[in-house]
Amino acid sequence: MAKAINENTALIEALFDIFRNHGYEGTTISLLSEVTGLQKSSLYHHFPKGKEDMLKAVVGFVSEKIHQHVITPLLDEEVNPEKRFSNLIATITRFYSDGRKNCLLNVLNLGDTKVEINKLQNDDYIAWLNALIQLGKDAGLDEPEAKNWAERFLVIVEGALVIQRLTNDLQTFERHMECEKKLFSQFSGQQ
Amino acid sequence: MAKAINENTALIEALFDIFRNHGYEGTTISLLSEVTGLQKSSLYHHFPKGKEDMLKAVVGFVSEKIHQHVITPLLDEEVNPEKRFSNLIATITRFYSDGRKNCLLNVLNLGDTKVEINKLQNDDYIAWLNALIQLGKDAGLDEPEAKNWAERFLVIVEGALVIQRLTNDLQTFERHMECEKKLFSQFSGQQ
DNA sequence: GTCTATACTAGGATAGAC
DNA sequence: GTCTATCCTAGTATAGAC
Repeated sequence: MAKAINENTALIEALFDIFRNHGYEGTTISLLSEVTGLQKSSLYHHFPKGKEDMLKAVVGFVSEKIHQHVITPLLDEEVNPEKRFSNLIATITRFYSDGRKNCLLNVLNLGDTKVEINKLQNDDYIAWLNALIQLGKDAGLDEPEAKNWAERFLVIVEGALVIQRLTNDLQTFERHMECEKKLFSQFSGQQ
Repeated sequence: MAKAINENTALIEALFDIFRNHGYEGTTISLLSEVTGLQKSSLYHHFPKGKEDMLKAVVGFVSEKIHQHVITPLLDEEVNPEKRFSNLIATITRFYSDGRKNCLLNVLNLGDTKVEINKLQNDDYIAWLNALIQLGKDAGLDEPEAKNWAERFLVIVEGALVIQRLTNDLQTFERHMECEKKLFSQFSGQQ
């Protein structure tokens, strides 16, 4: 089972890369075929419902990644809060290639269609948000402060990616992450 | 000349609404035809190069709006900084329909194509950023502080729109704008 | 499980009447 | 300046051989 997943990892990663670059509507089967090296019909063999199935697989793949590399480490009480937070920033900086790669969340504009996928993404967002809230509390914030801070952090992550894409200033993302790190040390220091 | 613009305003606004809801690739001529009530060929009469021309017109239209309703008021020294900032927030809250409508910036994923449009958008962003920097300085910030604050504000606007779209929590945008207002009063108060 | 070949549909675009 | 009609291409999807 885990083996089956691994065998397809490279395929899913290729699909992921296209979707995050082109969005859902901008991604075509031909393009996916090109980049995976598989003929269209082979892709349909793996994903009978076509693009939608592929996106679902990608979103599931990303979800696993988030739980494994983001949420679990955020909740690891063995590590002190400040270290957990700087680890988080290192992880997402890698994940977004220093802000050069989009977040699926902001590139997918699915509206009312694809409700299922929306739900998956929202669940992951909530899980991430809750883990951050816990971290905030571990660092000495009270509940409402932690909630504000956590949401604001994710807002800044998404916003910085949008602005960096717009301006092509490759330091934008990093700059805002550094700023968040400083802010975090401030309130975790005065605990 | 100004009259010609006015005559087409309703048309452009309809196009704008579709593009910000569906993105560039997700927008089809048929859809634009439906929503404007014009046949496809009539749209081509107004915009010979099709979708790209339409988007260009929309971006130009938005650009005018930004200069008129955002940038000019931001630089109006007759009004005190705090009032200018709360006016700005009122304006963009209306413009984004309390966060229910997207920003073209974050929904347009044009990559390396449509360089011209990218440039237009980037120019508007820079103009807006500079006006905010000026406001920050008028409120007592020094140059680097004002730069950080201005960029961060725009990051939060874009990020809050992304997160609100994701979660469907209609208060997200408003919450973050309120938070920014408080922050602004803090540093403009201690001037 | 991958391929070639093919069918179908929707989206983009134009001609020409009124 | 808007319409009907039509065309072409690109995108989606399937059949069936290997």
